[in-house]
Amino acid sequence: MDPVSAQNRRGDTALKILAAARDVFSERGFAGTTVDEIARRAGVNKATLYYQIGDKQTLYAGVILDVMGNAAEATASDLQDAPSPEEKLRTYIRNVAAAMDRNPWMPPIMLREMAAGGRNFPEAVTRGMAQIFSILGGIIAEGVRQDVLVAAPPLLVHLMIVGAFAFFKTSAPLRERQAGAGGNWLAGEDRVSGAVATEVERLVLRALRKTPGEAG
Amino acid sequence: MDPVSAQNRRGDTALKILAAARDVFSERGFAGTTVDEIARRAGVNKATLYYQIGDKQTLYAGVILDVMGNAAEATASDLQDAPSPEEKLRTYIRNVAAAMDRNPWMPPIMLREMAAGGRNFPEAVTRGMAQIFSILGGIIAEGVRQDVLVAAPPLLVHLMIVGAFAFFKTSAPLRERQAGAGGNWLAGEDRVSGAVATEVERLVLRALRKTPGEAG
DNA sequence: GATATTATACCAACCGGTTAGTTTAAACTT
DNA sequence: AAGTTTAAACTAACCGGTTGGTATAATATC
Repeated sequence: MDPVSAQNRRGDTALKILAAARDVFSERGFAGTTVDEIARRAGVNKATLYYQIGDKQTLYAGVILDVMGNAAEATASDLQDAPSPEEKLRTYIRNVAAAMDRNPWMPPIMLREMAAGGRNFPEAVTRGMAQIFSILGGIIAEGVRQDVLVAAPPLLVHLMIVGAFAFFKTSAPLRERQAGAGGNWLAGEDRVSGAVATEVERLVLRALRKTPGEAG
Repeated sequence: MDPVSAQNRRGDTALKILAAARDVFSERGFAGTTVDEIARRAGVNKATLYYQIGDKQTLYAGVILDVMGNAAEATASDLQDAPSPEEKLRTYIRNVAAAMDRNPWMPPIMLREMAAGGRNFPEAVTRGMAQIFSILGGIIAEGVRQDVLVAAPPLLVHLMIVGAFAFFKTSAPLRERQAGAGGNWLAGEDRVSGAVATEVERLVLRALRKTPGEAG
């Protein structure tokens, strides 16, 4: 085989392992995952896994960074294209939704890591979170200056948005199970970009938009 | 010892075990928890644990039911005392917040179970959830009829509320860690009843309240 | 150009420690 | 006497990590 293909094949193995690890960790969490299962799904011997990447902890750290590391950039993208604070807020929400649809491993991993107090988040991830709040805070502040939004703590606004999306995504099996038993469980919906994001947009904008005649 | 005390002490052992299990499971999740650790924390021999309750799975089911089983009643309490749909909504939100403060095991266990797709929830728990949405749906519908609220899917509204509270509670260590690095992380806050609930109330009511002159 | 050497990638089998769960015999309680 | 608890040992299975070794191809040596 020529050098280029050889090069490709080398990288492929590590990527296959990381992809399998991402799958299994997001399904079962760190403690519930066995290294053997990851190796099995990657179609690779366990020793190869250790040769290519390292121990379980290292593998997990790689997955966390891969899954949670781009949150800030994803959330901030297209933001400056939006003309008004309202439009920026809409874009922000749509970006969060799109990130979760594009990256379905994020919600379960995020939920489990939050359950653990976020103690396993590498510094790059927490820095990204801080950036996100800072961006949202900027949007709200700009809206307040322009007299179109009311003040609100960005942390809570963000938690409401992310909480709704993350819970919605992970509740898909639950909603499916309950679909027959009455109530509008929005069964069959697994994406949040679309109807769900539109509704969250509407609610958040109603919450933050300054109504005409409202005191400054 | 008299019969009553005897009765008490017998029940006490099982309760001690369940309390320890609740602690450990909520800290480490199902897979991350060892039965020996539960027995150790309960101050009880492992054989006693198996004698009193049963295997790890049974123990976990008991904890889930204990921690998540009263959500519906807790959320619905005091609701009929509220005069208006707006007040009912406020009570609803305050009750969710109070339930999480009173029951600090709920957020981590809920997050982890949602991460697992809610597949371990006993039927009583999912029934309770359905009841909650039905209650919230009733409040909103009443508000719409009285022309004071706008329509919104109760599922999403609930997920926003619960998501914000649950994330806020579990993020306490993270917020503590980030407190020095700038940004308003609301560090030092571990309760959601109070300032956090008040803010969420405000946001949700802004989102759902029909503004004067708004089309029906 | 044939032969050794090295580097890289991979694997089957194994090892040591952990964990869920059981058993037994004795003690304590009512 | 019946029910409850304990200490301690034990097992079978599991799991993270390692070892010893193979295959391949590129590089160096003669």
